[in-house]
Amino acid sequence: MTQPRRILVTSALPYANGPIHLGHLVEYIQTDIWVRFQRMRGHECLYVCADDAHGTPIMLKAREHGIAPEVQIQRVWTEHTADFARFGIGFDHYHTTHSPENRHFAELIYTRLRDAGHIVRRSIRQAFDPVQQMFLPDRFIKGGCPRCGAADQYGDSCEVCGATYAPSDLRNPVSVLSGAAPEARDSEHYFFRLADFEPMLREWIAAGALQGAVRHKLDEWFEAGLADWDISRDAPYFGFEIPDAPGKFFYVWLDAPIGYMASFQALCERRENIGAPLAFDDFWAPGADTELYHFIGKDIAYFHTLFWPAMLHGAGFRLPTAVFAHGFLTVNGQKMSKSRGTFIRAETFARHVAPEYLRYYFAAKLGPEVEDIDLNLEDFAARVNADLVGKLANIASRCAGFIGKRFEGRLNKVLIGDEDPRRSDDHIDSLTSDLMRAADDIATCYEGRDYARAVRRIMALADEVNAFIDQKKPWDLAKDPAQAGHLHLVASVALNAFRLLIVYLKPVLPVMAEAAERFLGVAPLTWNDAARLLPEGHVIGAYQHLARRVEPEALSKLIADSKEAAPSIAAPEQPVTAPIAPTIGIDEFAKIDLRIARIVAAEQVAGADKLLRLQLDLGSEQRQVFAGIKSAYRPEELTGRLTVMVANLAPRQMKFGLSEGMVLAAGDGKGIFLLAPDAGAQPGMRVK
RNA sequence: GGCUAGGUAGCUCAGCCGGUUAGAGCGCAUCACUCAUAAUGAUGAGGUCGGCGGUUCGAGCCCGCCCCUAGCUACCA
Repeated sequence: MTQPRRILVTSALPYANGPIHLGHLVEYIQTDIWVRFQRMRGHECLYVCADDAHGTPIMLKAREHGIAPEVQIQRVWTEHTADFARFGIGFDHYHTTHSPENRHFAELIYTRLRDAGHIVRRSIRQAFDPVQQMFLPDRFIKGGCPRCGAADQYGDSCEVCGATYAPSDLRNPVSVLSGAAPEARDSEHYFFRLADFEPMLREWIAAGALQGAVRHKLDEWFEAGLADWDISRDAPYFGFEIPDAPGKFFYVWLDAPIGYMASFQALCERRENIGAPLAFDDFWAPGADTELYHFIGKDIAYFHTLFWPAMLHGAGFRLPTAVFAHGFLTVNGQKMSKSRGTFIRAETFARHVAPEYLRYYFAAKLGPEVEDIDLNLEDFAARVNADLVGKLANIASRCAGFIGKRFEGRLNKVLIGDEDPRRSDDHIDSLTSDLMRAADDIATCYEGRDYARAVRRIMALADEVNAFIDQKKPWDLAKDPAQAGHLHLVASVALNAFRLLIVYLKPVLPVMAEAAERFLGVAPLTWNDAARLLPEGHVIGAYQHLARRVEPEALSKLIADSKEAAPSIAAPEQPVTAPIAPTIGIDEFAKIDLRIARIVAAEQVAGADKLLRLQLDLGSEQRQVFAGIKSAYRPEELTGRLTVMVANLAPRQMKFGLSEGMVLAAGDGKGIFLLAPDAGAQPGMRVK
């Protein structure tokens, strides 16, 4: 392999006033697949993101809930990170823009731009709510459309006739917040002189950092002229106060992209603490030989291709290597709609359908260009069932039995080409080498974000494998003892082929790939594994289902739940998770010794209402623990599984015996959910 | 209104620089198979390539106009 690349990747920061929905996930899944692919290739690929936590809407939402904005954004952060985890989004760090690191970089960038003369001040006239004593963004003013007269339209555009206008043009405007008629007031604002950077931006764009469609859009913007960008907002505002301007705050869009740097800085600090230091400047200093990529939605191209590079450059940082924009998501051909039940939250989806399937479906549709993609739910089920269950998993399922039952799970040697002309035959040769030779093509597709092409290519190979099995008819070979060797070879060829397909799909389907690795009895697959086959005598495990069909009922329930959930999105009384406990230092946390434990025995405790007695294997020793999980688990389903325990908790004498620790479980009073480590963890391993 | 994309089989999408009878998967029909989670294989039906006009020996692809979808055109985030 060539020199490992050093790559930093970001996804756009989701806004901290609402839940993650399927529209968001297009981007995180697109990015995550790319990141996982790069890592499989042996490159250093860091992936950071954060919540975008500032701005008027968050301030007002917190006010509406009767809580501080800090509490509001902390709750949303918890929800967001849980949603990302559900969909396997593997951030190295997930931060928030309301953080000391972000304040530092926002102030640093601002002061550098100011000192270089790129900031100007001037007074502008804006709508002001005399009751709330604050300036109003356009969206917070409603009134009659000046063109068609439709009532109750927002201050920016009319949803009835499509006219766009200024809020001052509205007939009988009112503040959404107070209902009062807004007054026009003057206020001094700070502006960033974007036009100072036009030559540099043109040069950057010419260097090929952008997709064609985005470049066209930029040409249009250049032609219209680059206007000064208003980067300040008046108090009250939830954000960072501008250093030399009391009562003025950075507009949320100024500090949002800076969140990429803040998150990366936080990652550097974390890495310092675990003895694997990472240098901030390696990725942000001018002339850095590392790569920096931003994945974004097409709606925010303006910010990421004009303001952001200009800010970076003006403040003495490097420019992004490239910005990749994707299109929007429609559901069943239309914009996501709460009333149709197609405004689907990540959490709702994950409750009804395996998140990996969404990753697969998006991958099957995502190309390198800025195009909208449609989630057609019927097509989704048909595609997942046909491709993942009928084709892919079926290959393993239909061959594993032969190997397991007749050859003690051991594979035959598969030779290709002229390695052994006596044994191989044309079919075996061409199938295996087709599959191995596809690696570079598929890698090129992933690298160029043409996942749809990669998936088409991979599934065409899966078709070949199924056709191969049909031609070879292993079930016939199995009837003739004299054909045992041939049967062995055919099944081994098919299972090797399956392994290659899993390598190729692993960036898209990490969970299924892991299950397949377990089944195949192999270490985590990397891209280089496509260049070799499993050796003779390699032992595979017993086949367990790798993919379950998507049932139509699950989708109807998903829609129904999404309809129900819709009103509660705005409803303040929606239950939220318990507030986060006071901050502790790393040293305090380090006192808690968490270990992986295998439950070697679990049994009912005579006379106990809630307790089960668990015998835990810690590798070096065994412990008896009484756990209050009887309501949620039967002893037999616990035996053998791994969980996490507090190993240095003081023993406690209980009515039924001594409890020597505790197991960890999540719960909200309604259910109990025992923790489980990812595959690979061994009893006794420290959790930290 | 201006601009950027998209409109190809019932569904989801390919289609390189304009070049022969427009392709795939799913769905549908027929047949085969029974190793496999009713999963697989073979064959077949199915298209005015959004519409109209033009350029060209030749247009799904180039040009013009029109229709439809999404987005940008906001000091929304």
